[in-house]
Formats: sequence, C-alpha cells, structure tokens
Amino acid sequence: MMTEPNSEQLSTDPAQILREAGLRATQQRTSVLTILAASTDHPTVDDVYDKARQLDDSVSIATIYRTMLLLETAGLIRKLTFDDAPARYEMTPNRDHDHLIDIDTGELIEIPGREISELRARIVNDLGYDVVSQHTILRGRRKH
Amino acid sequence: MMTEPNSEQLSTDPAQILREAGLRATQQRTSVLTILAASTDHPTVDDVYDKARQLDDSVSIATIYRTMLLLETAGLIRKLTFDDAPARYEMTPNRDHDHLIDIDTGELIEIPGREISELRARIVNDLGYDVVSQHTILRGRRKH
DNA sequence: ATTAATGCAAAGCTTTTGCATTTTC
DNA sequence: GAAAATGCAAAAGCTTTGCATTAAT
Repeated sequence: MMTEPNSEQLSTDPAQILREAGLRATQQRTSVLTILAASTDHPTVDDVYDKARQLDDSVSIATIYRTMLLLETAGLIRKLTFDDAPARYEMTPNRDHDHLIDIDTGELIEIPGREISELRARIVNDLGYDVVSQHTILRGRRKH
Repeated sequence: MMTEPNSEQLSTDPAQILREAGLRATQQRTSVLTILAASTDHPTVDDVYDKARQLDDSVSIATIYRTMLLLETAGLIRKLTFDDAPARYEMTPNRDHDHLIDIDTGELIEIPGREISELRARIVNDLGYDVVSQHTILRGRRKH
C-alpha cells in the first residue's frame, strides 16, 4: 500500500500520461505536454514551437502541428479557435469554463464555472468588462 | 403620412441599406448583400463567391473578401468561426441565437433565443442531440 | 527487428495586398 | 472630376504532406 505513489493513479509525468493514452512517449511529445502543463496562458502553435526549441533546437514545426493534433484527438489538450486568430491550446480542463476576449487587446480571460447567462454577464461585469457580444458553440451528436 | 412606405424607415433594398450605412452601393456589394439576405444556411466566402459569379461572372474573390470584411465592420453581417473550417456568414440577427454543430455531419443548426444553459441543453435535447461539448465566446470591452 | 515518429522542404489553402483600371458619387 | 472600389496576379500567412532518416517499443 505504501508503495503506491498515489491512490488515484493519476500520472503527472508527461511521458507516462502519453503511454497511458496508448501513445509513444517521444521526446518531442513529452516536451509539448510539459510546456502546455506549465502554461497558464493559452499558447498558440508558434508559442509552443518557440518554447520547444528552447528545450531542443532541432524540433520541427511540422512535429508540433502533428503533436497538437494527436494530443487533441487523444483528449489530452483542447483547441480554442477564435475568429481568424491562430488557434490556442490548453490542457483539457477538469471543469468547463468560458473565455472572454478583450476585443481591444486580444487578451484572453478565463471565466470559471458553468454559469447561466445572466450570472455570466454579472461575472464579466465584475471583471470590469462590458459584454459586446456573446455566442455559444455547442457540439452535439445526433441521437440514434 | 400615407406616402411613407413604412413608419419605421426600415430599408429592404440592399443598395439603400448600404447607403444608409454610409457605404458606396456598388454592384458587387449589392449582390453580396442580396445573396446573404436570401440565404437561410450560413454560406462561406466561397459559397457567396460562387453565387455572385452567377449574377456577374467578372467579380473577383478579392472583392468578396473585401466586401465581407466591410459588411461585417459595418455590422450588417456577422461572421461565424468554427474551429478551422472556413468562416461562415449570416445577416446580423435581430435576436441573438446560438449554433449547434453536428460533429458527425458538420451540419449547422440555429438555436433560437438567448436561453440559460440548462434550458439550452433541454432545447438541444429536444432537437434530438446529445451535447458533446459547449463553449461560449464572449467579446468584451474593458470599462474605462 | 518492427513499426512509428521526426525533420526537411515542398505544396496546399485561405486570405490579403499592390497597383492599374473602372466605377460611384 | 475626384475619390473610392474593383480585378488581377502575386504574396503572405498558416497548416499539411511525401519521403528519407531516426527513434521507440
């Protein structure tokens, strides 16, 4: 019992997370996952690429793109697409949250919790913003 | 009094709508606006381009792009961006509504009304869908 | 040893832009 | 007639892909 590192078996080691997802734990993938786990902002592919090159200056942008798609498909990371700006990524959040974009600065602000619209509007207000527009994207699957 | 076509002065003529917005009413812009007004789906730039060429086979794709941006900036149309799919457009809706994407078919379904999350979920359910994920994008402006 | 992943460079798409010509007001 | 919009073609992103090489299991 005491030899178990953790009763819930939750891996924090990127390489192990990859293997548990049935993926090969390459150095590049491990780097990407480490970078994303350490990011509090929502980095773009280019941001991740730059940081990955600081760890290993031979990584290619193609691998970053392939890795982002792989991790997204595996459900380990989440892709955020806002208008035409390059996609941003975050580790898959435990609890769902919304995003507020500052239309003047482009700043991306997380809004915790799954609130109803009215409450959400109040929260945004408390953050010091006026809501210019809001739009919910639902993804569904037709019931069979 | 009886000579007024409409007490609210709402123009339905695309050329007039453009002029009221302070824009030059070119043939190309009029076509684009006419096409969008007649569309119940949410056409992409390419869709609009194809239809515009049926009206005038000399229009260029550059003009369509420029026109879409112009109309969007003027608030006459609304741009919808979903993941990496090419942007889709619709006339600016009177009442806000959400969109449901069928992740299997890519079909885009309008959900009328500005409902709170729980109610929205029920509506989606009534449409015969299970919600796989939902994400609200808020656009705000920092209060000064 | 097999099988998969990577790096490189080229290609693909969508969108934007410079500039001469045409159109709108 | 002056100012703005268009068409064309080239350029500029961002993202994907083919293939030989390298790495993971």
